[in-house]
Amino acid sequence: MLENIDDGCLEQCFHPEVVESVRRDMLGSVPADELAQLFKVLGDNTRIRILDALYRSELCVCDLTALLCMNQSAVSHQLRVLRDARIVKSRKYGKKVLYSLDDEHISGLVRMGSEHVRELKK
Amino acid sequence: MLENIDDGCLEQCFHPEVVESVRRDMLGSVPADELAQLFKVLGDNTRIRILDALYRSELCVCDLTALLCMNQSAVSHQLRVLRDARIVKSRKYGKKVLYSLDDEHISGLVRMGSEHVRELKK
DNA sequence: CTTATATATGAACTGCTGCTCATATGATAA
DNA sequence: TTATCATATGAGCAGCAGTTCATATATAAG
Repeated sequence: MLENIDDGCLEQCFHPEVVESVRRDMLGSVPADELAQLFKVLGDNTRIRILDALYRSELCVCDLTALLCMNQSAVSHQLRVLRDARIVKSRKYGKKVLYSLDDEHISGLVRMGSEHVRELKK
Repeated sequence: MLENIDDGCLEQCFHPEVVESVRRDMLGSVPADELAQLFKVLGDNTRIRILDALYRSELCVCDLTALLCMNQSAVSHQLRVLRDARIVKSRKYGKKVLYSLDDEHISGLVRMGSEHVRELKK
């Protein structure tokens, strides 16, 4: 009896037992969203370069602007995205604002991602 | 003398030595792009849920369609993105196509990402 | 063969994202 | 105070990404 399934998403399915078992174990919709959101923040060339730079040293906005050869406004906008995601933190130092990585998980993710990319080349 | 720097991105910079050192160590533009591309593929709610499901079992398209309560076409389009990124692989079985994860790095990334998300809640 | 089923794909639409430009804020120096 | 430097932010725009719809392909069954 599969009538106890509360939504109508299984009509055409051919492995109802497997699907039910997977459905039970899967991430909830909220955690899946949060995870996707984290990867979305990492999924931009500018932000990856910022993180790669901050992984090596604490830097101010104008250093990053120079390093990336980009508009200061563009860099600030991306730093805001990273700050909002709590991936990066900042502190004031005179007129400047110094940025650094907020979390050691992030460098782990970047390292593991790089490994995957390297593997694909083989 | 900083005139040997080949581009004009350093005019306003106030830590030229640090910037130069970081610049030397940073990822090249191609690897940074590939890494961002990988995270971009992971940075979508639908694709995360597909990967989460496939992490638990090999599944056909119609199973995934039922699990995600989505249009079959939408699922196929996202599977193509995952296939192109070599994150997922497929094999034919009769009329069906069975999908599974292609790489163990991916589950590692998802696990580490989940950990980061969990940490943020505290 | 024809029909039905499973999946893939192209076109079109819509919403989102990242950049630029202009400007605001905030801090230091004169 | 005013002027200058460093950063942040809002508006506007252009390109991209995810969905739907319609249809194509492929396999199996009759």
